[in-house]
Amino acid sequence: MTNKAIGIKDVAAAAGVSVTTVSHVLNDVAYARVGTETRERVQEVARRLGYGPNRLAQALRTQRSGMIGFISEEIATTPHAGRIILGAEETARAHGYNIMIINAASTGSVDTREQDVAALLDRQVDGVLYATMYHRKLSVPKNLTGLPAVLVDSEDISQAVCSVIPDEEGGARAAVQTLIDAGHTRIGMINNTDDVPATHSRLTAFKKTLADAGLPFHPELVQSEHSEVIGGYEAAVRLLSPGSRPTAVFCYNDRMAMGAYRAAGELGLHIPADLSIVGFDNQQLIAENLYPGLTTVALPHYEMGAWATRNLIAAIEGKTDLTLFAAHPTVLPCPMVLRDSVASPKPKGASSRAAPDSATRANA
Amino acid sequence: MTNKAIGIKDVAAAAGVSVTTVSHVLNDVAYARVGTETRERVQEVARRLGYGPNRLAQALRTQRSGMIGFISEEIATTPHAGRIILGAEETARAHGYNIMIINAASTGSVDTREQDVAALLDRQVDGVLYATMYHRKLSVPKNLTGLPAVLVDSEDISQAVCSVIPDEEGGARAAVQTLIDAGHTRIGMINNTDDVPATHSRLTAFKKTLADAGLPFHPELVQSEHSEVIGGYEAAVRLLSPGSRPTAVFCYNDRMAMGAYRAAGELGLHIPADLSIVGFDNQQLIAENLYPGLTTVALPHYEMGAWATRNLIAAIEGKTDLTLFAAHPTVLPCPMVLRDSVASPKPKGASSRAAPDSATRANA
DNA sequence: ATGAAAGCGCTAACAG
DNA sequence: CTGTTAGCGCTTTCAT
Repeated sequence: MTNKAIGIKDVAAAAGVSVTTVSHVLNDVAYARVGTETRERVQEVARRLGYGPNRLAQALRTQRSGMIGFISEEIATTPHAGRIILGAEETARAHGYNIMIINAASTGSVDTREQDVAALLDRQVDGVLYATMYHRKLSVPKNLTGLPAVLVDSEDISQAVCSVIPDEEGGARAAVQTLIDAGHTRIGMINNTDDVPATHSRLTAFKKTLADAGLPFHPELVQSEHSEVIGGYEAAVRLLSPGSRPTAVFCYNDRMAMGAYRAAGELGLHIPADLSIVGFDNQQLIAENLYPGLTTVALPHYEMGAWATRNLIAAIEGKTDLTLFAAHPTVLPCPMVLRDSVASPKPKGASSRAAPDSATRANA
Repeated sequence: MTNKAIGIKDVAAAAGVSVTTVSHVLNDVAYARVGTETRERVQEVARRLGYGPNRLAQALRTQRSGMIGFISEEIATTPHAGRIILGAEETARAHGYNIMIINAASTGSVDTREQDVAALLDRQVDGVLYATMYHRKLSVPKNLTGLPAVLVDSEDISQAVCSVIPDEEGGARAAVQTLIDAGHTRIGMINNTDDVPATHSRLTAFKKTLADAGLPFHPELVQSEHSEVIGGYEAAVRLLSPGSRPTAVFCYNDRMAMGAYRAAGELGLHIPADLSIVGFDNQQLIAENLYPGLTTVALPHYEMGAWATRNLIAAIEGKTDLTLFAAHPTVLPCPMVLRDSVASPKPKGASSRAAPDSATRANA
């Protein structure tokens, strides 16, 4: 391919032994025994010549490529995808595997997705990772079943393939509990309108956590909108309009929280003094840079990528049977990331007015 | 590897011909001539059996793997990296190649980076793409030279390897020109403090554009800080403190612009009425979601990934000599992305005061 | 117009 | 303890 022309036989020749011996010492095979002196000589020669095995030839011979196919929907759309890839790549490499990446347009048809898998199969990948850009249920291409595969951040509708997803509900409960622990009793929620698992589980968790704390659930305190900044802004405007506004709000995601920050700012509400906010996703760019820093729930992207890869490899190597996991997705925890957007509510009756605060803050 | 056990010889047997014939028709080789009827039969059988070539075997035989190694520093850190990968992947696939990805810790030593390249070489990649997470100069691992390779978003110090980078200066000039065209004459700049190419070229462009427009350069109107939101905030506070503040500011990047937005808000300055802002990078999450939307300059990540891949493949296939490009990096344009943060300056003397504005905005 | 056979670089029986 | 040899699935001369 390049200057890298030295193969096993060059090493053999230079060391004055057969290729078998070279192969044996380089892979230090258990059975075949080689003299210590020969072994060292071979190793030394291999190093000196800069020998590197041709993984293609190895793969062809051993029927194992050491390659893992990674299909990702819209690689670029979200920084989250990068974390999954990173988790997968690092784990793979630690086990001597490499990642072959394929982008699947999220708009692609079933046929297209089957072709994506087929392309990977032609490459003789040992297994495939299929990642979606947000948690949802999908029907996997049928050529995916029957080979080692794991879904990352999504579930197989037919429950035939193993998958790993975030613990939406646990994360949401922790988020709401954080607010309750700070002393809030009148808590609002800004939710998404899309029919995805997260929308439902986060709302469920919200209600449950309130109930467990003996707090009443007020339907008018949950406002739903499109899950973007603008939607968060609009929902927040409704939620925070004068009247009996909540003292804290749990947002569907960090983007919506960003919208809530703006609404709060326009209403002259200080965060966290007048209003506590918690988000979801821990999108660095937003959560870290909002002022004050946003307390939120992290999605375990890296961990999902790592878990998926670890188990995929175990399956490839026959140490695990993935079908055992297929019936129920593995759920990974979503840790809280505490920053500065949560505080105790102000003493009753001391509600704040708009304009003066903005001016005050400006002097900061 | 899987159920995909059908190979060329199965097709041959089923079609009643030799493997040679099958190979010939499936690759429709120019020289060898095959009967039309035979040809069709072979194709039909191959399709029916669901034959797919074993790319590993092909690669071993032809000494061409059809794989491109992609080394990326900190894949996950920035959404930008995703765009480069996407550009590379789509281009590669369109040409029948696939991408094998490797993550290089940006903290890695030279040795480590050489090992990354070596890992790819063991896999017999036909060429390698080396991407950094921001534009800079670097010394490439020495086993990278001598094989088809292109640097994405960085330059080789020794000018031995081909590279593609963004047109920092052109982008910055367009940004400043946008401000000038809107009628601004007193323009500030919030710059980065890191010693990277962008810091210098954006400042240079700033000065030049001012000069070309016959506008004076006021050193006190450029404030530098760490290139994050907080740095942008601090620089903006200095720049906008009462006195002869600028009516517009050009920010090193969108994150710093985000900080400037906050500073402006605290000072009761409306964007764009009281202050126009333009950023750089077009980080969707920020630029699109700030209020008002940030006018900024887009970095051509996708395009760089695509260009690099296109040329790498041309080189692999002997259609181009990359060394011809090595001496000077190829520069791709950075298009302006117009949103709502730029307007004409207010008529002279009508400078605004702090507090009242905040209250006003709250009623919006 | 089609087929036999060699061989890409490597591993793993099987012999010595 | 070490070497011979037969493939892995495919392409490609070279024969026919």
